[in-house]
Amino acid sequence: MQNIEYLKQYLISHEIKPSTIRLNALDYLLKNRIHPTADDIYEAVAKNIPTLSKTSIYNTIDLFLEKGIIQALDTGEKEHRFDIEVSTHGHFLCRNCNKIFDFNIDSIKYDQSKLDDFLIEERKVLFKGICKNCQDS
Amino acid sequence: MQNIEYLKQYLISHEIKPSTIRLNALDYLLKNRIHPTADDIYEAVAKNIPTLSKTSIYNTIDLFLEKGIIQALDTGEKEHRFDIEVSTHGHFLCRNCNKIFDFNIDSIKYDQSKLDDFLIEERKVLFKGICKNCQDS
DNA sequence: TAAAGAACTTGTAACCATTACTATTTTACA
DNA sequence: TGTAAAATAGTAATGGTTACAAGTTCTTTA
Repeated sequence: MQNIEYLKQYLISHEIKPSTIRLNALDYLLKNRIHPTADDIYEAVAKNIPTLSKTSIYNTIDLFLEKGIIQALDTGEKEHRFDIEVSTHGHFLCRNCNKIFDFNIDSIKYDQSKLDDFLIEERKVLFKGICKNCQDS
Repeated sequence: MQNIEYLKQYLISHEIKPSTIRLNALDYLLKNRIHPTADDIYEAVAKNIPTLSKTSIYNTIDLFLEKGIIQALDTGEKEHRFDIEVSTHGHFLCRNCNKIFDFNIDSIKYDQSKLDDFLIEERKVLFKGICKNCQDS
């Protein structure tokens, strides 16, 4: 884990008190942008903190969600996946390798009249299919 | 349940053999476009078929999904919800009343280069927020 | 510096939608 | 009508997540 000061500031600037678990989880999320599951995060952080409990990871995830430094993805798989990139962007889930690929969304043109006076707080775009790699092999 | 012949043909034309449960489930889905959960469907169909088991509803849903007459929605709620409307369209989930509203999507402009040579089979768009009704009250 | 309270972490048990499995019933068809 | 296949029911298991209680660490303040 490097740049501990950076990680600390990252958390503090989002009103999260730094703790060993939180710093480790953040470090993992920043360096492994694979949209990991809670278990992925647990396994990774447990390497540095052998006493780590699953509950602490769920607590950490809940806190990160609440403070807005990660977003949750519901892909139809049974586990949630999490993304340290919180800006609005699209996700492509490969049905074969289960990898998720990010892509930028410029605009969504939709029938605004149907959502007239609706307060839209979140926009999620999920594509599913087969990624280039999996088609080639 | 009316138009049994229509419902039968609906199923048969999608390679689904009509059975009492399937006809009842289809009837419910066509008449109640509320994006119901498996339990919603179970409760509704059980009124007509008291011996109905939950498993049969899950079997029916799986079959309907496989044959493409419904689509599954993953909204972040723990239960899946299902939509008899399978054309590509957007869903708005109200965080307050949990109702889902459909809206038409004309186009999504995104960075195609990121998905170059990807096979896109499914496009899901989910907005979350507060619906008009819930804002008013 | 120490006590007290708050925050954090752990471990276990419970939750609950869904799936697996097996047995039973119904349907299709020769 | 008999037999195989399909459909249905009922129960148990699965597994990600949450609830809860107890223990530990940190922070504050006298």
